[in-house]
Amino acid sequence: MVKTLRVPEATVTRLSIYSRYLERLDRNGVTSVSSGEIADGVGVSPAQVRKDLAYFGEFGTRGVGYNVKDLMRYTLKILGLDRHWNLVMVGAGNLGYALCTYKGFNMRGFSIVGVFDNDLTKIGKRINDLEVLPMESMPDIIKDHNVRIGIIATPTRAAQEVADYMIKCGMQAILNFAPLPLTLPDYIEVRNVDLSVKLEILTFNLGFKSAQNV
Amino acid sequence: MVKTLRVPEATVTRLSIYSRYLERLDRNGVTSVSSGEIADGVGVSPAQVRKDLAYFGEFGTRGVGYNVKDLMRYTLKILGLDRHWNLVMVGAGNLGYALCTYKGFNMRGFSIVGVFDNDLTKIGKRINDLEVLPMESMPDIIKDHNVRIGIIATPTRAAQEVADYMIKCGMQAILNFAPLPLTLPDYIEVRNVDLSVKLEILTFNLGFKSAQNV
DNA sequence: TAGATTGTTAATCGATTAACAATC
DNA sequence: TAGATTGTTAATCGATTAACAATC
Repeated sequence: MVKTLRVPEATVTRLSIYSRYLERLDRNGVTSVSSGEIADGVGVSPAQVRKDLAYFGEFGTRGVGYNVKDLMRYTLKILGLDRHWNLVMVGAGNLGYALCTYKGFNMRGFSIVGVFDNDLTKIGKRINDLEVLPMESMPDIIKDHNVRIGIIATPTRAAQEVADYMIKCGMQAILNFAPLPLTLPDYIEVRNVDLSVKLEILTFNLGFKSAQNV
Repeated sequence: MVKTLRVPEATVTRLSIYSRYLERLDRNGVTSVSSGEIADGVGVSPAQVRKDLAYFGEFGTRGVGYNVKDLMRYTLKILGLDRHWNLVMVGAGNLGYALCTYKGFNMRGFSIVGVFDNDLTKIGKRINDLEVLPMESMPDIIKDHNVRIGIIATPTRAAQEVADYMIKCGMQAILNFAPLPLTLPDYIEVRNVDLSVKLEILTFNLGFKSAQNV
């Protein structure tokens, strides 16, 4: 890296959204795009788009704009998506099943290569071409498939223990779907996907509008 | 409301997390808590906790801290969760199924009272005690159950059309699980839950660490 | 060339943190 | 009272926006 200015997480989040928008433009045969068009497409300001990109280099041509395919590839590369990522998941309930079959992951270069559960009624079941395995099988799968990221899709009460076990197995990053703040070492990357927080932002905002017939 | 200082969305997000943490403390029989303990529990600073609460009033006692049950109720009330919310959902695929059976929603006072799909192979199927209905049934269900919020769990290509239809049916807020920025009128509250953005933040961060054996 | 759009700097805005008086 | 912790103000930090020179 030439310049290592600290990149805001909000910028990385938007980059992910830009890159998906660029993929869509590319699929639709669009070859050139301006910061203003990207901004309109994803709902931010043109200055924001240019500022975000400026953290990583100069990708456009003044007076012209950006080449869609090039910028798409740059953004993917920045996000680390110019390669394939294997994942393991713990929790073979309905959410785990949905995540395993979620096309959005594959489209971005992610593959879930192992699903684990400690529930004997779930072990052995198949999800797509995967068999649900007991927790003890995790180390082997991780080694075989060079996995660095784990997904937690268990009930809340199991999440912390599962996270600890994942780290013991060598995971470097965790995506947690359980609505519980995990306590983990600093060197582990963790992000939470909370399914109901956004819903509560909606109810908060609706609360200030006419309550209709409550 | 006495004072109407604009509340940052980050504050509302944390409030949702505090309130769940307080519910947990309450279940565990804890009756009193300080801003520092809440901060430790959810991973923010004590000043942050106090500042967030200060937008809405004075809930603690100097020198003592907060009463868990009281603060829990206050936070729930602020979020609009002192009442029950009925929801409708479009999309009866794996994700829709997982969301319908997700306990986390019920625990916060949400009920999905209608699931819709335009896929004839899905219509008529049962999810818990709900039957998947054709889109045309949405207006009636919404009227019968006083629904104001809709969830989109469809494939990406259908999301915009579904959102437009929901608004036509009178929805005031939308929780969108499709990875696509929706274009909607300003008076509609929309929030996106993007299942892979957080994953890409992880790969971005891992990209700066030793790439191991790529 | 004239018009358009980038890359970047400076200005603004907003959120977080630190500090401390108030007070239990 | 002494110790603890809130509520709140001021200071700091960081992110967004505006503006414009560079340049295609």
